[in-house]
Amino acid sequence: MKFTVSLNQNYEFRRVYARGRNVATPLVVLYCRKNGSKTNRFGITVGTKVGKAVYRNLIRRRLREIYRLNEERFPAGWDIVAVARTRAKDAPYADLEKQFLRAADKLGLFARKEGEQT
RNA sequence: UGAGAAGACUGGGCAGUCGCGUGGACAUGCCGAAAGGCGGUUCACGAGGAAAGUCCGGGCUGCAUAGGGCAAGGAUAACGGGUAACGCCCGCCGAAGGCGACUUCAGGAAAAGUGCAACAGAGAUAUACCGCCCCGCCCACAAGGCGGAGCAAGGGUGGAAAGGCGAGGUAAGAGCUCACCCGCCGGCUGGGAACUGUCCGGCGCUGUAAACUCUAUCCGCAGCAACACCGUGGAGGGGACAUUGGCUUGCCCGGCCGUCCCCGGGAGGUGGCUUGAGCCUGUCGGCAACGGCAGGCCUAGAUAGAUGACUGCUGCAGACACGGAUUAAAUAGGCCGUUUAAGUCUGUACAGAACCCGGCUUACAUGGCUUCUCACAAC
Repeated sequence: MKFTVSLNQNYEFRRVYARGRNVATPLVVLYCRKNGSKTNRFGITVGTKVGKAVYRNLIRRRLREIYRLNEERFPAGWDIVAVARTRAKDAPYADLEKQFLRAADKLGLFARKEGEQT
């Protein structure tokens, strides 16, 4: 795999939240921002509000799996952060995958429209 | 067969495709001057009974070794044992509950002191409302009334009224005295002890300590974001002081430091990190908790945090449908079965290691097991 999980919550995550674009779906919110390098970096946030540790781990694994299986479709050079919302706890895998991909598409990540960014 | 009691377990399985963490082995690809970094193939291992709550007890680590006294604070509370230790466990005593198996326990002291005890009641460690009795006066005595002295038996109130009951005693009464009973304390007996009793002596005391308190025992503080090392950044500022100042929970003694305190800035990595009061088997001791001995085993170490996604078959439970046997019949109920004439649907919990152990508490679908009790039937 060609991505690196972001490490520093202070400046990496907050930079993506503050300066990146986002698209919200009922289950997941996606943030993205160009990072200037040749590799992608992917981060997942599941807050305590979503559920207990078992459910938070399950959502994190599913989101990582969704990204892994669709990695080929993403262009290189982006920081991407997925934030799970409360309703993701009871959602099946198929719904999570559908909404994740729709959000990524809305962000323009799949359509080769690399010209515009904030 | 029915209704229960206790204990110890289980915590779905198999296969395939893609994927993750740690360790070993094997090859060597890329980057780099080097140190080194990033990879490849393969094998092994990879969450729980509670990993949870973070409530107790420890190990470990640091705090300028935290020593003595006084005060304050916290915890525990019958007794004996187990343990590294405990507020845990086992045994046992007592009390309460249950026909019983058994369960529960906020089980030291109220005779050191203080406080509180609503309402009712005259009175709540202290009383006199009704009442009982005696004397004096009014009245011819009595009844009745007034005044004085004595009493606490009876009535009434209350959860509780100063042990209970009988006899003696007395003007009337009272443990005032005596017998029996009850309770408390001490001695003696039995027991390792709590405790016990056809024993002896003394006493008769309201309850509440989950009110303060007293007694006994224990407790220095903080926690792996501890702490050590290597790095990065860097910038320092303000305050207190040398007859002192600061630290050691408050005070005193004692001890320690030349600096101490506050604010601000900063990037992370490695170690700690898993061999431990460890697990399994056998045997011996013990009622048991547990301990001794012998043999075997190595069993997660992540750090935005490794177990996931999808598929097939299947186990278990329930519902529906169908078939079969039983029956005179069956539409009920129970029994057997459903890849062979065909199954369908639903459910499968609680919950994710984060330094490590011993406990406690709480959550939990399903499944069966062992021992025991009571009732009914049979013998």
